[in-house]
Amino acid sequence: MGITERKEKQKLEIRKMILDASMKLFMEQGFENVSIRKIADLIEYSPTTVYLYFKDKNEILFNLHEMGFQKMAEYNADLWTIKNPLVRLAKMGEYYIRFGLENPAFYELMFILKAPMEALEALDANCEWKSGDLALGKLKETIKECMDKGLIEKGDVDAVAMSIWSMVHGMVALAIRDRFDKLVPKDQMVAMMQRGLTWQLNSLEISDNKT
Amino acid sequence: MGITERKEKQKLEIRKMILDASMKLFMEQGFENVSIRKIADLIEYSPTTVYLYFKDKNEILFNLHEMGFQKMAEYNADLWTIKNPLVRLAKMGEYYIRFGLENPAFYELMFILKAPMEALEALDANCEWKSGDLALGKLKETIKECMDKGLIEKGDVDAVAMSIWSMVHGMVALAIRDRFDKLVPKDQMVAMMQRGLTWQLNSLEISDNKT
DNA sequence: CAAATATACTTAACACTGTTAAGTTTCCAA
DNA sequence: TTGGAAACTTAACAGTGTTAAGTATATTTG
Repeated sequence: MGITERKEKQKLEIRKMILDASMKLFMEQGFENVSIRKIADLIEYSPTTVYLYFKDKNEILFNLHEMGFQKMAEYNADLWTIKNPLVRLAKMGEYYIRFGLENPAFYELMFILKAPMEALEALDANCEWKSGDLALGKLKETIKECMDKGLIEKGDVDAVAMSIWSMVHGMVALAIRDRFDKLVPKDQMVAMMQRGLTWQLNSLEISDNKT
Repeated sequence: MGITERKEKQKLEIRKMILDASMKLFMEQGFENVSIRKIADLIEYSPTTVYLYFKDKNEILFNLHEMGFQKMAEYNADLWTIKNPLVRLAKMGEYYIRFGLENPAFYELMFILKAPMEALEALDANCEWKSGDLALGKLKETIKECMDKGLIEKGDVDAVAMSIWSMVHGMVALAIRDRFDKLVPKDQMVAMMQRGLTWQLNSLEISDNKT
């Protein structure tokens, strides 16, 4: 049936138009600026049409959030060429922070806003957060490698991954939500974050002159 | 001038009524539920009257945010009875996480939402974030004590404080914004956070059989 | 004491938001 | 050509923060 097939394609095209328009608005002025009416204006349809292609706004934000993970992957492209897992771990943290500070709007969508998670929940209560799981998996892998090679203290990989992720997330989240502004000079912020991260990872390291 | 004095008091009373009403709405259903119209309904004034006592909604949220810091201080009441700074540091983290998870609405106001910081900025671009500064100061003090007593590796106190605060903030923030839900079983979450924190602090510790 | 002023408060509106029920147009198949 | 499904729109609901303009109520001044 060639006709229904073409129709399917057209449906996907409008879906893409909506996402493109959302992304445009999103990139221009952050997610606060992504409204159904503005999307509709951009694609030159009525606001209600948007609801024929997406259940609600959360679903649109969820799709943008996925694109954020793609962009993040680009930052990590050369990560797996690093063979030393401890060096890789440090770079992971550095890249994570850099991504967050350079793409605050994406970062909020991926790790701060409730909306995308609500969309995920709405899809299916027992479903997975694929993007998050994938990213965390790579962190765990690296940490396990560090432990196996005796580079850091052995321990619960899940718990350690959680704490390291939390540290870099905490830094980015506090920074982009202006909690460091009044406490740390702005021009020293990134350097200080880097210093804190390095200090922590250094302390984790089991150096030769220890034990 | 007894009359103007009484008037001043009355003005403060209405201010308090507004804040009480805000707090009531806030405690009942989170900050999303705090709207000018609902506050006005509760105090039985028109919505515009609220604007005679507060510049805007941000200013109201800023005041609630301050109350959050007071509540947080209660959690830390017995902290300074702990003489060992490293033990105190661990407890600080534990209490911080507990406060955040038990008071997510307050936590969002204090460390996640932009609104209170915007109110602060609106007041005066060069002003301080008193509450945050005070809390961070206590963390720095404890870290400095740890370094001075040779309990942890010496380093930039500001950077280390930042990284430790970031870690516990990261945990709480990811938890209350549902980023752990799909990755960690809910009943194990708190235990895992605690485990991660302990592992990190243990790694920081310069134990006798090291160096 | 009456008029003018200052204070306190309200009404009505603006410009938005997400979302939905109901109605219309368009297109395809019988 | 007509019936029905699919695609799309209009209009509305219920809410948001915020403000200009108007109205009472006190207080101060002539």
